[in-house]
Amino acid sequence: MIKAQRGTKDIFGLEAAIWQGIVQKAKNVFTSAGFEEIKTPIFEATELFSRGVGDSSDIVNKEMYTFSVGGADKTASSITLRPENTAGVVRAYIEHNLNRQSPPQKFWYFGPMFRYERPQAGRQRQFHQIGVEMFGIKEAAADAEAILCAVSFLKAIGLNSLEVEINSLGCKKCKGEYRSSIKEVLAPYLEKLCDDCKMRYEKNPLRILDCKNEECQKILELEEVKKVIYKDYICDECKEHFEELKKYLDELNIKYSINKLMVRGLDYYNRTVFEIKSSALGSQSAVCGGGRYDTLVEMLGGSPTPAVGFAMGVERLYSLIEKPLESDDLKLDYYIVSTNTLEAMKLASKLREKNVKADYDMQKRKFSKQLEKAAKAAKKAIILGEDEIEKGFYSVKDLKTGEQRRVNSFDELV
RNA sequence: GCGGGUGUCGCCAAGUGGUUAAGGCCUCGGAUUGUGGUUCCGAUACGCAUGGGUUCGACCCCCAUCACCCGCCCCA
Repeated sequence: MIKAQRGTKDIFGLEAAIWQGIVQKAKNVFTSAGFEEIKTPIFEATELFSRGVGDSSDIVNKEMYTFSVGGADKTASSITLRPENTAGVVRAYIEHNLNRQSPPQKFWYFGPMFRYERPQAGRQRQFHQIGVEMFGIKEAAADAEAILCAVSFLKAIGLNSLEVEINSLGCKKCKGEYRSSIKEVLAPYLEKLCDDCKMRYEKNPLRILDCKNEECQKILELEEVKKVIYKDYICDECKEHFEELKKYLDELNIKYSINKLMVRGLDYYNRTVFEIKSSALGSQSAVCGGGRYDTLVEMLGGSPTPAVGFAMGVERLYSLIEKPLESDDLKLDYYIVSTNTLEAMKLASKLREKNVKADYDMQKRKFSKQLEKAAKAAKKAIILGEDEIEKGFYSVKDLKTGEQRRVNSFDELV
């Protein structure tokens, strides 16, 4: 038997209906906040991610689905299934000169992402994200707006007790200075660091700070090292930006905590980063992660444009929300019980044109079997027997109450 | 990529070296050729994740593989 690939999942039935509800809510919440939907391709040039997400990130280093396409000829090029969607949206933003609309330019998206990781609870190789990206606003209001929208959406799907964590990474300038002072103090211990950290040392030394390796931890505990790590490195402008964000959140009554160790593994973030977590999720506790990325647009060839965004994992949202045992969405409005397949088919078609959910029996099954099926699949049954067809009326039976009444015109059905 | 656990029908499961692998739900058929959801009767694993091995004999023991779950790492 051919089975679904590791880390992928079929979604159907009630689960699909609940998913639909989540995405619908996202659409409502984000469009009413002025976000436009954007659908970008599922695969992009590999270079977009290595440059955009950053080649020191785990995502780019070991988790990408990368293919060489174009066959044996010299035009072969490398493409990658998107591991996240910010880079793709930024690419589209630049490619279509979306900066010519007046700022902010606000987009939301929903779709599958792909990362070659070991699957476990809350993590799959193909998973889905709902996210937003907002361009053109450097003020802290945009950071607050992003968090506000995320929280509003989570509230809309019934999740109101999640923990918001924020941090500031500083800007290019202060982050750069911090980086060099960390490299300087760690230089004598370089040989003792784990292999990952040796690589991080060159490419993104900040990530050494949250390495869980014992040897690395020991080095980070050294007095001289601690002194450098824990100094408040961000510059005055960044500090002010962060303070402003906190003030907005306070005024908006959004509860949050500050997590100085939250560094996040995507290279493009600067200044604000945030996560929204739930302790109910186990070790993959973040349902939402995001932050500011003021240099990404320029890095990918656009003009300098401040931006902020976030993404949420739909599978994780799904596992957190309260699920109904059954959904009326799955039920038909009418099941047509008839031994005359053609008449049933015609009636069903007329009802469907009016957006009434209707179905009928195609196997000429016995009357009682058809009614049994109706009771399972529909709210009401339309009985269309010889009598009804001949005299031109419908017998409509409410399958919950058992009441049956005579309906004389089609219009009364819809 | 590394540790630990699990794997019996569509779902939930009992079984544990020895004749035909319990049971429940769902599904299908019948009792009931125009009135269902209750009830009664019947059917459905040539098979116990997959592939090897040990044994007179294996769902049960051993090995490998795969998948899922729990951690690590990382992320949503």
